[in-house]
Amino acid sequence: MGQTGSLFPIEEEAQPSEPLSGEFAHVALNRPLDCEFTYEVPSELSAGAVPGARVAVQFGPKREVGVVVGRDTTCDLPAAKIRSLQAVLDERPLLSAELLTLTRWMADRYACSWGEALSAVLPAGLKRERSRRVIRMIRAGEPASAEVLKELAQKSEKQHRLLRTLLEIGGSIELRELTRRLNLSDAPAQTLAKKGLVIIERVEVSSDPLASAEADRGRPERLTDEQSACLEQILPSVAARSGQTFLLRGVTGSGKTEVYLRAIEAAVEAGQSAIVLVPEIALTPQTVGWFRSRFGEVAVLHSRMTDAQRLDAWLSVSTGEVKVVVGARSALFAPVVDLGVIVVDEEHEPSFKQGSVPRYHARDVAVERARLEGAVCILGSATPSLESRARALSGEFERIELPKRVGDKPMPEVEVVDMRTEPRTKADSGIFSARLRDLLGACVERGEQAILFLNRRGFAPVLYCSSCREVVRCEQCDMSLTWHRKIDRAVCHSCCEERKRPGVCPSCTSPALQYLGSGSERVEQALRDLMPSARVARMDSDTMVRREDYEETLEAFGRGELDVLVGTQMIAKGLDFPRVTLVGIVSADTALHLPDFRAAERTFQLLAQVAGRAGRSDLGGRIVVQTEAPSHPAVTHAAAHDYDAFAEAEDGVRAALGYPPHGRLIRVVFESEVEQAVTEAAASMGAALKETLEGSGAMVLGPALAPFALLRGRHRHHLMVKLPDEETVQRATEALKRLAAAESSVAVKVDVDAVSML
DNA sequence: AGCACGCCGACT
DNA sequence: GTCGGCGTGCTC
Repeated sequence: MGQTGSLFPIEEEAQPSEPLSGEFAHVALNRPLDCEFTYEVPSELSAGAVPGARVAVQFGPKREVGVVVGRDTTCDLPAAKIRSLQAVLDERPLLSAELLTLTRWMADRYACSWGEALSAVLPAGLKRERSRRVIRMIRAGEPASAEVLKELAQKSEKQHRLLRTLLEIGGSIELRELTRRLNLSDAPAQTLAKKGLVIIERVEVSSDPLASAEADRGRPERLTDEQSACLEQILPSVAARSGQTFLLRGVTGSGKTEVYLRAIEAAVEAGQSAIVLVPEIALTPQTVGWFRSRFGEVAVLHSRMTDAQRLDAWLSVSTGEVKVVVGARSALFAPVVDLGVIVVDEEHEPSFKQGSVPRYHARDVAVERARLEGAVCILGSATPSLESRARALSGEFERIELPKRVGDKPMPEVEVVDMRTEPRTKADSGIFSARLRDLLGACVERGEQAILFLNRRGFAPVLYCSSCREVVRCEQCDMSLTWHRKIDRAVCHSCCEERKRPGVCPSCTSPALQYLGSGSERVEQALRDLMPSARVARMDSDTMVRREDYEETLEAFGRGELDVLVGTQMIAKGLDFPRVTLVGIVSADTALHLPDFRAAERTFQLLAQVAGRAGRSDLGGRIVVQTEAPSHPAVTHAAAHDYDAFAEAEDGVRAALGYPPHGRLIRVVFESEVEQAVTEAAASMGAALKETLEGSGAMVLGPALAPFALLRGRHRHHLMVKLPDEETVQRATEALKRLAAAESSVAVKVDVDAVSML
């Protein structure tokens, strides 16, 4: 408005001096500061400091790596504030214009800064100026006497746990992996090293641990009619660079992988590249092998690689020398040249949502990246998320289906056993129903194999005092401790702290402590008692410490050296063993009653997935589902292999409550050691948010205690915000960004499109 | 988020 | 008298 200036001449004069002119670069830094920072570009760096290039800058007292996201010839900041770029770190910009656009979109969508979104894209080796090529390996040192161990158990829990784990492994393990698994810093390891009880060595590495993978599944000459029909829809879209997303629903064993492979083939033949995302847990040598055998050189990206390995893979992709990338969540950002196809396999998997900033959902970002770059995105699943299903029904995604198993194999028969009416036998703690016992015996007798699934680790999840009726809890997390029998310790599954098994009740000192419930360790024990001659192995994160343990056990099972595999989540996915004719789900109920609106969907998906492990050959298969909720829709529909019926029923529930896919959801968690600060911050932010969203149709639920109200000594409250449309989401996201930045006394985590309510 | 600068308790 | 606790406030 031209007139405004003349009406307020004083303000005009109060303006700071004229904007500076010169060469300036806007630099995004990996900080939760919702702005970019302007640096002066020295003339010798001018040619290199272009958008997408990494630069070194002085930021406050530190030198940091940032990414140039824009250039300008003027600058409004006072000259005294501006510093110069220190160096340009890449000969050519590492990030394409499309990846810059994509990360800007992520920052808006997931309420983070541009720099934080960019940090998800850059491999760790490029986030620092000097990339190290060494990792630290740790192993047990001088054989420690039982006395030393005992003393350690008394004096330092953490060191004791670490050393004990190392002794169990009996070899070397990467220090970072070990500390992550045990949820420790490396301080205890350093102390042990000083005492000479462990040895830490720096090792240079360059080899790819999945490199030796060989799993040739061959290129079938003929496709099934359904596979051909799918490809007839996908291939023209690839050629047309449509940016379209397909939702491919295919039951286990229906040949989804072959559809992916053919679509990728088409892209590669046209000189384009492809990215395949699989859940972290499914990223096995076998999976990688399928792609290697078809496309030769394939870059693999996953979290267990060292920084240097990841960097190598990343760079080999950016030159266009490698055209196919397979990896977990972050492989989505591989800087491939001319992206033609993105595959997201098992798109319903919650692990595609990143749990830390930027809290992005790889499936949703994949759809956006495909749209931006004119690539085709294929989302595959036997049990699509209700979100993707809704987008397909609305016509936003193309729906394609592989309804039948290859070779017309029938789906395995599922029997539901009502555990409420099952007589309890003392012998096996009521773990196995009579039906499951019979089938297990017969299965092993025939020389076939069985899988027993229970999604819970340890021996007994509850230590209960029958005298004062208290449950033994972790003081840090207010969670019931699980007794692990083999190591005879009580463990908190939330913070990993462990302690000596309390001989008496900690609150009333009564010796009447009972060990209630069962975890995988007890299932294994009960099975050995039931069938002493059967060869049994247990696979959970307690027994499978190293990647090799996992592979060795599976190989032994594959060679028929084991009869029954007992395990948790770890065995739910992807295992393909023809001799498995029986799958027993020891309890279908573990996830059913969690305080999460997706509990039913999770349970259905898990049952469908585990059931897919049986009957993969002509021997046929049978599933036994033990449950105390035999009429729950998640159970009945899974037993009938009826995804559509389940999805429709569940969608109705969501619609009635305004949960996704009927509107979107933002979860806000408040955390602090000071309970009062959390209560106050949650209340005031909840109120402010309600005010902002007044009349928009949004619903702010809470604040309420978060499901883990005390976690690692931090009190937690949360808000749940249901948002009916995009515009409201935008408003809420912006408001939350602002409010969270202003909150200093407690940690505020804003999770847009949260996938877990826990 | 870091990391500074800046005002009040337990130690030489 | 000092070392050090973590409360605000800024970073181009």
